[in-house]
Amino acid sequence: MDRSRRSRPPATLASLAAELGVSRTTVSNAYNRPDQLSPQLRSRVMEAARRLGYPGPDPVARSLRTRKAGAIGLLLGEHVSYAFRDPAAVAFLEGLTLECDQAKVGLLLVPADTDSDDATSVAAAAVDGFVAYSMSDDDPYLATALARPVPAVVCDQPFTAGVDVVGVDDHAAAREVADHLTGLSHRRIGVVCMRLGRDRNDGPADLTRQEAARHHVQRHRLAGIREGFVAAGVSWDRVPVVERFDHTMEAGASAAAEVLAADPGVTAVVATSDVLALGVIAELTRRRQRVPEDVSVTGFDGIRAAVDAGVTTVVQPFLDKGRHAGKLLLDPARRSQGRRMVLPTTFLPGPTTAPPRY
Amino acid sequence: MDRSRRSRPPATLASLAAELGVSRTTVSNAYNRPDQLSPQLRSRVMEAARRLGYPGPDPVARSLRTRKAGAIGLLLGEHVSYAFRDPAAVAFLEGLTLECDQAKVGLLLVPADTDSDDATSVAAAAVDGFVAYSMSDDDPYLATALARPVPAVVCDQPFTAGVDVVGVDDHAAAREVADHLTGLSHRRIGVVCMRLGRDRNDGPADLTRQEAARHHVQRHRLAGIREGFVAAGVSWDRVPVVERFDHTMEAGASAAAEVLAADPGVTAVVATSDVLALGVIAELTRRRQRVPEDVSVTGFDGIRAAVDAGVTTVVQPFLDKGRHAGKLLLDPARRSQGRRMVLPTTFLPGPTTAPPRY
DNA sequence: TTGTAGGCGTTATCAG
DNA sequence: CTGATAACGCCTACAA
Repeated sequence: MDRSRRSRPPATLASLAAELGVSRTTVSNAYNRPDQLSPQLRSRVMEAARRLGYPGPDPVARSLRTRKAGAIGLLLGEHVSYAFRDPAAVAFLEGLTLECDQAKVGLLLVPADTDSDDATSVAAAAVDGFVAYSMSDDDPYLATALARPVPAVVCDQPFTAGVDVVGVDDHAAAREVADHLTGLSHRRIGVVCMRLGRDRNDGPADLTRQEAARHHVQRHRLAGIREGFVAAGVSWDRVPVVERFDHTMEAGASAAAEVLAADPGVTAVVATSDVLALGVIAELTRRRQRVPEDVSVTGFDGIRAAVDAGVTTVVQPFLDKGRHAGKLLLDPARRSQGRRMVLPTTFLPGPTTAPPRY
Repeated sequence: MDRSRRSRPPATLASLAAELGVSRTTVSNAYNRPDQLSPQLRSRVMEAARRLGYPGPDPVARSLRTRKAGAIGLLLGEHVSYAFRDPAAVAFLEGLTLECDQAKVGLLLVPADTDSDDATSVAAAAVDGFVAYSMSDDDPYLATALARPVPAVVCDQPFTAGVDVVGVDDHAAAREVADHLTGLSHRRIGVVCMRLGRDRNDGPADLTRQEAARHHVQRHRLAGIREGFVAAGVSWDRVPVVERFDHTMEAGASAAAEVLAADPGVTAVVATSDVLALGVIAELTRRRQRVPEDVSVTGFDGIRAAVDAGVTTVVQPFLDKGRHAGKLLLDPARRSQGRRMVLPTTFLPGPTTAPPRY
């Protein structure tokens, strides 16, 4: 059985109809409305289809006609492959695909290029809607998606008119982390955070940059942390805040080194994600600094590896985020766009935090 | 900025052209071949587009015309969400998307339903090719995909004419595991395997079923294990082989219980996957049986959790599988279909295997 | 139960 | 540099 690479032009609905001496409607019905024609005629059609190697109605042409793609698109502020390296994204995807499966809708992972603003892949995506996951406010891919005449729901993003939003209260959750630390009497800390904008800035982030961060989530987490420490009398401009573009343990480790260089006397390092926190701990361990005896460390997200490692963190319901995003987008009664859904988080203290030594 | 929900029919290339008093070609060129028209005319077009809320060329219509979808489809023999629960699949996906990103091609996760043969979602997928990952030989989704006039590459699947294949030598690798165990003097064993067909059969799998397994990978692993033990003089029909439809640790645990019930004297349990092996170990531990002192356990795949737990296993290059699948499918010079690519595996002995006690 | 015919929105081709 | 024309393959009132 060779993949019917005949020289003859590929069969179409029309050619099949011609061959059989029936109308296109009949052939179309044979596929889409089997009950609209006699079983015998139908099987004659199907038989001829097999004989001519007609693979059934062209999905694209059908899509053009019906105005439905049968798929939704997912936008990540990153290369798609990154999503499979990040436990949080994987959990989100699981939740989202749970809904897609149920609705029998495909999920298109839209290719992206971190250092290009060419969003043609978004404009070219044949989808009935978009889910944007954790993107920068000013991401051109996001803008392109929102400009398309299809519904969208964004996660971990600020409110945008006419778009559904799902997220958590990052500010409040981060504040809890800060309060936990100040309650433990920490007053001299360092912060390690994820990228604050689309530009690569591996190094210190001053207050201006912190507040102008285009990454909604990071901005709020930083604000929550600051609020907590300032409330405890800490002067924020003496707190080293180190930013990393890549979200990896290695990045967390090198950022920790940078924090320590800026202030060797910190008693705690606050990381705005678990992955970074794990890197911080690795670096501390490498330097023979004990956690939490010498330095306390906190994370954020509640990914499996961090929880297993006992990191003090904030647990986020990633899977539910995905599910809700899917539900909102796939909801057949899609009126009332602009819905806002804030999911609960859980502060989870662990053995990586303790009172400072002195 | 409300999402331009004007009552007026949505703008199209044609309406825009009419509005401007130019031809459709010109508008089309403004988007696709900016160099083909004067900068001023182009900006006039773009300005009018913005004014009328024209979102740019419709991707579906463009696709119909150009005969390119800009995406490839991924078929899993499972609900899509399952892929995000299985570390092996996640790694495969990372590899595949690495290639997709590079080629700027989207990846469509085609929805599937384990207990329905309705493959319309495959027929309806607007893609330029398919990757089938670890499916049953007789999966209707696979058949439907292969019937479509687009290239395909299958992973962990037997040869099919005209289709590229990437996989590993499951038989040889499994034989290595068996030889390791027989070398340790194990002669009384039990086997826990994944689903052998699309029908749910949670229970013993006799030789007929083992050999008729429609899941290529499982069939070969079982054959390799059998070959090794038979070569050591073990009579295979006395070896309990327990099958599980779900691929979870819980399934592995319950299968272990079933193996133990069938033959309480086994000195080793061979699992055809790490996930199952981890479940086996959990069950053994629950029963206060020590691994490997009382019972040895082996897995297959080399997923992170198993390697960390010291499971004796076979490490497969999942990420590379994905990459190669992507490369083969996306290869611009797509001649010579029917390529076969066998990736290397590494046998990794760990502390879950030791000689039997007596 | 079957057929007719218009149009979905775009791009390739070729002429001016 | 711009425009007219002809598909691309299909769906779906509507008519018979």
